[in-house]
Amino acid sequence: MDRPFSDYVRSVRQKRAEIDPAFSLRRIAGVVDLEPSYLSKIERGLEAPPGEEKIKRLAAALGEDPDVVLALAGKVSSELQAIICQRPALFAELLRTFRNLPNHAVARVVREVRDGDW
Amino acid sequence: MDRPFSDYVRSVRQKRAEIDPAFSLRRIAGVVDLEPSYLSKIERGLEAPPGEEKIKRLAAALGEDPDVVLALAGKVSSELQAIICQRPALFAELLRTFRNLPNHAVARVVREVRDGDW
DNA sequence: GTGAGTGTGTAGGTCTTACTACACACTTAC
DNA sequence: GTAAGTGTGTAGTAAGACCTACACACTCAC
Repeated sequence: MDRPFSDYVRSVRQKRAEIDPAFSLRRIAGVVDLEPSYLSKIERGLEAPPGEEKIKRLAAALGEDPDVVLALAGKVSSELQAIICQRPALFAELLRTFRNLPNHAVARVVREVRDGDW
Repeated sequence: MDRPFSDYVRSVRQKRAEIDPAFSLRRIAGVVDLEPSYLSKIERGLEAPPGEEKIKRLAAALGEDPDVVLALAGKVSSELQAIICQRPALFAELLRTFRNLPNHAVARVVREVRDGDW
């Protein structure tokens, strides 16, 4: 089995902790507002990842991208889900069309749309 | 309060039922594989929408787009979520960039990407 | 008037999600 | 040697998601 979320969180936090004691498990748990023992189990893959809100706060506390950390937990933020739900057919097609495009092509489209006169 | 899912399902099914008796609540419940009384409550907004699998089967039974019906239930299919989770930063940016674009502009990009040499 | 079909009411149920509370053992600083 | 901080083990739980089982009342065909 795969534990991408737990491994990632643990390794990022421990790396930060080597330099800054504010990144101890207990202190981070305090900032994120969950029980240290719970975070401990999460980091070791003994518990499933927490809810969306806690993951976002955890990502913020660790200085990581919340969308990425959520993805490691197999989740998509409710904000992005809401975007899709407003125009489901359109965005479903968009996502399926872009699924197999290489990163640079997707990034290029994003850039062009943002810069251009659409 | 808003009951877009229940209203939608009920009205679509009843419209079909006027012509084809195979669209009675009981028969559809049978095809979708859930209890008639449960579907009844769902259609009247007394119960929350069912799980993703049941919604997909319901959409299929009614001849509707599963992504649209899921969206009415406030959900995004796990398939689309998986696409996002594979490249979260990229697709998050994509969705946020396209959020405010008019339908025709989004459709045009999809078309160009599909047809063009990306 | 009975059998087949319609929708609905009541009353549960299980499983998962998402956690908390508290005690323990160990290290380190002073 | 004790106070403060570290991570972890055990135990539990409250609420929601997602359903089932069964009985009831009604209509309509024949």
